[in-house]
Amino acid sequence: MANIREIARLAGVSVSTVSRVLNHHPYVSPDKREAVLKTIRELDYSPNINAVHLSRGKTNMVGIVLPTINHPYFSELLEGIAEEAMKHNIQLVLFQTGYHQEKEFEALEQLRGHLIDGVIFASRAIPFDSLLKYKSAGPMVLCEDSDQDDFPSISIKHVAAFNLGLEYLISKGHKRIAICLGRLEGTNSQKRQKAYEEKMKMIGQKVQEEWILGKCLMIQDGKSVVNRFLQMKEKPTAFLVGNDQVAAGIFTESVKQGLAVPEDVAILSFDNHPISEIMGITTIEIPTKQLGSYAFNSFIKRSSDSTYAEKIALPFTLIQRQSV
Amino acid sequence: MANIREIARLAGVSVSTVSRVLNHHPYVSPDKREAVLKTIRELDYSPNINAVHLSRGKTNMVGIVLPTINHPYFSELLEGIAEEAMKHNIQLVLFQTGYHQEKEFEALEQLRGHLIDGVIFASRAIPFDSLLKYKSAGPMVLCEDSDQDDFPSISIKHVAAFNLGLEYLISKGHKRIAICLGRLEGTNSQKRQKAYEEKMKMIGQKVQEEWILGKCLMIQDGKSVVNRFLQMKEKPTAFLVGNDQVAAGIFTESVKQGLAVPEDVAILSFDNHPISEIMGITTIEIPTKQLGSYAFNSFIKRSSDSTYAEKIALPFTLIQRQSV
DNA sequence: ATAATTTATGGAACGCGTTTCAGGTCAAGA
DNA sequence: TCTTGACCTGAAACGCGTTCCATAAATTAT
Repeated sequence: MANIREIARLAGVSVSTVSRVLNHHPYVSPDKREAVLKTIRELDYSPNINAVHLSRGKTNMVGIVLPTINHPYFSELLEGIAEEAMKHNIQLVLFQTGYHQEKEFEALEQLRGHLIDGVIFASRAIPFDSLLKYKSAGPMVLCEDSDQDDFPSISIKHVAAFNLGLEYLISKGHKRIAICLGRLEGTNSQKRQKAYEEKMKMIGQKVQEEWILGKCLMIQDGKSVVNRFLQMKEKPTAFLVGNDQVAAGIFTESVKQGLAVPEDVAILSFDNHPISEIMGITTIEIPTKQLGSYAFNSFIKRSSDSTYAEKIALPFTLIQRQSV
Repeated sequence: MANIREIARLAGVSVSTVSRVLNHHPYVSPDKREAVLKTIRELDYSPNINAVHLSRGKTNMVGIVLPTINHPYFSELLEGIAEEAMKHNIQLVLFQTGYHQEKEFEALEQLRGHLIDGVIFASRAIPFDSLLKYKSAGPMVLCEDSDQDDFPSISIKHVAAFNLGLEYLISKGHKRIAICLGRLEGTNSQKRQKAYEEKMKMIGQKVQEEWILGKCLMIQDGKSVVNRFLQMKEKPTAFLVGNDQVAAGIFTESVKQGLAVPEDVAILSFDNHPISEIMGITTIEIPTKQLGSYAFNSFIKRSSDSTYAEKIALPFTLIQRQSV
């Protein structure tokens, strides 16, 4: 295919002039501009973007690191990012990690290699130290409730939100509370678990080990939660659930098993995704999509100011419905 | 940052040799290889990927065109693509279009500009003719039930699946059937609508205009469907619903409004996503994720054989549950 | 022992657009 | 009239890795 030199030759101008036309520089006389455009049209030319990227030293692409796309939380977050990216004319390159560290490192290597201008971590599995090593490679933004001053981060205060949930359940007379978390080994889950144990101690409630349920990520997982519930000797009266999907699963399966919600078992979850509204599940709203747009905007700020490292905590709200 | 020439200089070899080391070519003596690797380590060098892309003339990236990420159908499809892409070490660049044609053209322009090696259309809004113009720009795959021989395409036979749904409802004694579709103007919806009208005519059932409901995309839309249902003078006895999300919304809202499913209103939908299983909704399974992996594999085939244009139709299966 | 390979290595061209610099023209201000 | 600055244009260098070609040494085959 044609290149800029050929266009220049055929249009009878220099490559610089062609480049100027391509980039809408002023300082090109109308007749030369027209000649160039005509030649471009005739040859059906379009610039090689890799060459552009190489010489400009940037690509207007940013990498998005997330464990899985196929989960409402992440796809909503991603949508928030994508909408904002579109406004800035920036392309997204996906790094679906499945929580594997190598995949995250891959994204960082691509950053070092200038394939992407920066990285947004929708979730992170690699240690923070590793991140620091790439600090100079380009702007990075974290979507986590972290206590560091090296990178901008966006999140909600998970522990506070979790406590709000616990307190609300307690205020409704529940003491025997079980919790459903995602990956128990995750930092967030650890923090939540700790908050839970403290709160339970505070109200003088002994915690049963079987009340802490892990691997609750998707709607299907709600089913096994109910099954486990039915087997428990000491039954909790309420579930605090990490996300709406699982809560919806628990809700539906409970009803199917003849349990009344909230009478036999109360359910309180997080996110306020559409499913919770339609099912009338009491939930703590997390502005997931906003999280995404804020993350992207932080990325933009960080791009032009490499010392920008604001930590933004978005608000969460309890939404009372009928499941508690 | 350092480049390959500097590495060469410091390691006392030529750039070709450095390049060979980088690309694991044989024909490099162990001592030179070691010298190069040492220098690379010392300078913390990593190759500029844009330069690699430019000189190789390919990028190992493919563009994915989809209207929205935040919908189970598309995020599952995307996951199928992403998993397969990972195996082939290919990066995905997202083009979220919101059904806007310009965005699709943007993807095609990036293809022409060699930013991506190809494009997978998870959905398409631009006319087919436009697509043809880019045929030579690189491999493209369509996820649609189309009757063309220019590109590989993956889909299920939507009309047949729709007919299966209608026939099943009829076999269960329903004649007064309403349908819920997505964007009525879409090709798929048009085809389904036609199939519906024919089938109704065949069983001698007059079609009420208000039985054809559009804009049914997400779970929330189920609510308005029920509201509209309640207002209808001529009430249908069954709904054939374009996707599980909407069906779940209809189901839940119906129950909330005191309607019995399937006694007062039967529900049959498409997809067999987890939500339908947990809620016991009868559905026609669409192997969404497989659709994605097949699409990617077709892309790979098309990449090495530009005449490959197989049309693959994946099977669909009726899954009987309790909503009909 | 001689011809034919295989193995090693470097030089230079290539892919292609951007940008800097230098040189020139022309009109407005002093 | 002279200066200054805006406007226009092209040559050449730059960003950087890949790859083809040529050369030479070391093996292997005959």
